[in-house]
Amino acid sequence: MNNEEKLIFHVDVNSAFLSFEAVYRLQHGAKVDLRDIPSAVAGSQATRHGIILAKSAPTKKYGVKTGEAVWEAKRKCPHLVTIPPNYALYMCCHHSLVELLKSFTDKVQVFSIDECFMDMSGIIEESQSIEAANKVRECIKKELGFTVSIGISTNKLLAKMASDLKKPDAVSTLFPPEIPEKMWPLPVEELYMVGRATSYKLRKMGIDTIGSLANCDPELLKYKFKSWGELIWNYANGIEDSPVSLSSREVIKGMGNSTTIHFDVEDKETAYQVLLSLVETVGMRLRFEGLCCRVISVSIKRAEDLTLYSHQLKIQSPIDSTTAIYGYCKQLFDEAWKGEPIRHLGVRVSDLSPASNVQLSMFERDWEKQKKVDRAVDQIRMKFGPGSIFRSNFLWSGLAPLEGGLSDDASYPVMTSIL
DNA sequence: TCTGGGGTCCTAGGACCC
DNA sequence: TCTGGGGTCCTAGGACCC
Repeated sequence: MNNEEKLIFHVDVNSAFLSFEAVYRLQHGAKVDLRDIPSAVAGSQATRHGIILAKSAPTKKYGVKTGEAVWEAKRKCPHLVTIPPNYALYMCCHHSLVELLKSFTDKVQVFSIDECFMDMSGIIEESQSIEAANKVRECIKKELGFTVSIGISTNKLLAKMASDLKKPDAVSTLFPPEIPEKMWPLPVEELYMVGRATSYKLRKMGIDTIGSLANCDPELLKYKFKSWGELIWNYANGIEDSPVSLSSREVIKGMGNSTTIHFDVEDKETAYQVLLSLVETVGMRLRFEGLCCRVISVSIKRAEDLTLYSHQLKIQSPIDSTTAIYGYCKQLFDEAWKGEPIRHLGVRVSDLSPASNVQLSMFERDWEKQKKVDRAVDQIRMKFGPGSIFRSNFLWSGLAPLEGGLSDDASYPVMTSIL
């Protein structure tokens, strides 16, 4: 460690999914640039996935927000053109972006599908940072066809806040001396980690801007919000010092799969089928990563009021078998379900450990056989595609045998690329 | 045809032990 | 037997992010 100040860039793709689609379509002969018309990437209403995932600048003018229901967006913007999401394409664009950024520095942290941090410390001087960021921005536009906003500062939090200052296709700085002028006047909910619940409480306390949060008594915040209070007070003052993490991925803590079913589930057998389709994917991912789990959790979203509840269980010996996990899921579901119509079901496993450390107990010998079955099925799916083999009880169910995550070929290129 | 899906971290409360 | 304290583990739920 040296005492020199760090220099961090935060790169944020403008309207990522929509930009990716626009570029792809232009490359394939489209006459219209989606970015110039009221358009949005959105899930299908027919299968009840109808929310806005990304929108163009013209759509934004109508007051349409990301995460909003499509019918609501169309009420605000009647001529809205909606496009179904294509995650395989977005992952390709993501990989291209990361590779391009790595040509400027090897210290690139992938933060999400459309955001990266770059540690430029020691590569350029602070005085050259705007020029360098503009070079990155222009290079992305020229090579990949979409625009980004880049934020520059001495830590990741400030760099991230900076990239939001000017959009699209822009570079902004937010160095510590600029905090009072550039960050403090902003509404408090614009601060990273201040979401709906916290901003509601802060505003009730009379704290409306990031500045008034920064200048209030940290002890009062700690008293009211526990550790959260300390965190947001630090952020409001620009205090943050986590490193740009180079490992391509953090340690996996858990993995889950959930889906909104295109009809309301009202009977146990159908719920079981959905759970199995969810577990198939989770089990595969678990085995693919060479991990076993000790905690299994099932979540249920009510159709009536969209409220969610969950039930979980910790087991003695870690497992990775689809059949075993499915067995626990059925049990959890039976214990939790109150009989009301279900809109959405989820399965999640956590407390993960490497599969190699797992010792099978005497009573679990038959699971050895099950493991071989799991492995054989995984291999067939990897080789011939996810639809090549599935349990016979899906044949007439009208449900997808593998729900979510890996259910369509969309996710497959991503997965195999890790191999 | 009414609002997705993938994560992480924290906290409160209960059970149980010494 | 009726009043504690300290600690760990487990579960449910809520907060935030993209």
